[in-house]
Amino acid sequence: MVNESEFRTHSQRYYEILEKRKTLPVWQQKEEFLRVLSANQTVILVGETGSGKTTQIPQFVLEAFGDNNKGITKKKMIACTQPRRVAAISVSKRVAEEMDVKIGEEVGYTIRFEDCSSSKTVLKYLTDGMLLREAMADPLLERYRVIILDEAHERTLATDVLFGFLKEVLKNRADLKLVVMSATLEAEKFQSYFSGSPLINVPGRLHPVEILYLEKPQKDYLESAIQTVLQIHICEPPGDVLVFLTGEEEIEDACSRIRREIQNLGSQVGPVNVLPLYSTLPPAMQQKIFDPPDEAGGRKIVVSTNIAETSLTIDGIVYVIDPGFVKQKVYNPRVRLESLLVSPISKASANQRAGRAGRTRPGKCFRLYTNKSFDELLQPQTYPEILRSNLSNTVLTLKKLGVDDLVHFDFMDPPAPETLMRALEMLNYLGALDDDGNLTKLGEIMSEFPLDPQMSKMLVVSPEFGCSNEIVSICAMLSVPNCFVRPRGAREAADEAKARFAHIDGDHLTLLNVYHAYKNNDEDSSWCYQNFVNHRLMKAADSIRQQLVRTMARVQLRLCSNDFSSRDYYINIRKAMLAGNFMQVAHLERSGHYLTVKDNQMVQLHPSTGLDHKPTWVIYNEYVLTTSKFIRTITGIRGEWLVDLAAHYYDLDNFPECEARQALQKLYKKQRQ
DNA sequence: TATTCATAG
Repeated sequence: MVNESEFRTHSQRYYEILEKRKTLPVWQQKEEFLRVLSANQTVILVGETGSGKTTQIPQFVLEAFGDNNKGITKKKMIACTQPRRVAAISVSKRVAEEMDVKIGEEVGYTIRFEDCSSSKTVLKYLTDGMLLREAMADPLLERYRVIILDEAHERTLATDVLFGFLKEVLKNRADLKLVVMSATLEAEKFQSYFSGSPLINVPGRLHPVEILYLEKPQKDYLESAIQTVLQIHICEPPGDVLVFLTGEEEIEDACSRIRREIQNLGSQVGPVNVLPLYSTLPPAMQQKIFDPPDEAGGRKIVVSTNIAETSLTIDGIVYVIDPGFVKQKVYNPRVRLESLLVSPISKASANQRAGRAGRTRPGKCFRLYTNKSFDELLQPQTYPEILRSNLSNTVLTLKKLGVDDLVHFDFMDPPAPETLMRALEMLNYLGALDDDGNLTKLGEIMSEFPLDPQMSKMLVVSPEFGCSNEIVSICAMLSVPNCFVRPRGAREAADEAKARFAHIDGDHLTLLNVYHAYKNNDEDSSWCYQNFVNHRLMKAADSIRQQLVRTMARVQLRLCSNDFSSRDYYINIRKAMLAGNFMQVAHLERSGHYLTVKDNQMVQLHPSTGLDHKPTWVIYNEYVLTTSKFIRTITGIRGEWLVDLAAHYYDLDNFPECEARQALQKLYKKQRQ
């Protein structure tokens, strides 16, 4: 048979790139890899940074296992997952260039909001979350011939679910192959999980990084980090510096202190360019880390969160300062509390950070802890996300994927039983699962939405309250980070601007006001700027809203609004929200504190709330621990609605003794009259 | 009475 591609003339550039590709370490193992993959259903490939695995392996797979049929049946594709959208896009573009094809044709990508693939596509990069979505509609993933899970060591929630799910699919599809690719990983753990699948090691290509430890433990990592920056700037040869800190405020503080201290040193030292880096920083500011050195030729000092550990790679970094801490999410299923805790990093994370110093030439990593603490105190790997999260949405996804027995589902790291129980309990109360734990019709519809179950529930019931237009806007606004900007130096003005949007009954309605105002002002970016509203996030909320509206049409949910001048306009919106959030209610005690219902946690209204009074009953979107236990994004509701709309949850036979219970008793009595 | 690590759908 004639291979069509042999008759195509490639551009000169194609051959130039090909020669470069052949020098990548992973090419040394091309034959071995393909031989092993032919003989096995699953292969594990460990490749360090710089091995070329993300761009080359999918092309090798395509060459050997690509579908050459002439279109009688639809071609089966090769999929390669990435934890992040930007990576899926940039890698697929690179590969399209290497293959001399137009992006979206033979090589494409699919992420939320953007499907850049076509009937011609044979190699597709997509986010791990997107593959999971596809699986919900195509449970055997029949459109794929080979699935490559890349960056598996990151252990994202979606990748972990795909592990267990794909193991099942492989049993039912002898023709499907799986390649698991990872950087440093617990090779044995992966191998034993995938029942002894063969493992191939690919060397990376990094410059050596000298690791320096402290002699004695330091007391104040921030102080120590700043001093180390100054030392490097004074004593070390040119080369940019990357400092890992834990959060926005800490980073901004550190940046001003570093600038000040270096200014104090005067002309005895060279100029510096100190740059903060964190996810909520506007993209234009983030881009500055990639700017070439300015005319003064100052040393670049980037002070970053963990975003620079995996998501953003800055070339030219020669010195890394690693204080050894990270801010991480932790979930306590007992009281359903999410918190952000500053905790020690893992050894894997420390090594990843160090590697950031050796991308362009040999570098140095200053670890602000002792060699002994590294050896003895740091755990080998970061706790996977699945062990640190509320799993109600994940459980709904698994049920939709057809996993009936969650307790025996083959998780690589099984979550705490209580976390699963909490998730099942919530889904049962929401009506997404019946008492036997089976997906209901309602649950089926809820699972179609890219939202947490409480939100999909309120969206699904909203037409019954005549306000689905408003609820879908609120869901969209809740799906993006806080849209209110509060710049240093203009805090009062920002707070005043925000107060103008405030709705007396609560923050959800304030978000609705902002959304409406944004639309009424033609989505204008200067309007946003003047009103201290983040335009980028408003655009994001708007595209999420469009996506939700498309899904609503698909599952035949009506879009409707009540008469705005009606007294009940906001009441119906609040009731619809309660129908999804009746498990997130707090009651104002006589002491003046709020207590969460059933869990009896004493909480404060988050300072960001626009409420100027304390309603007796409130629903909240999140319960978080930062400097104190807070409930965030709060709207007042009426107690009567609890007994009317959520009697199955507010069942007094099953309710701890407390002030809320007494209040509910009165409400039930009144209801019967 | 005092405020958000990262990421995905």
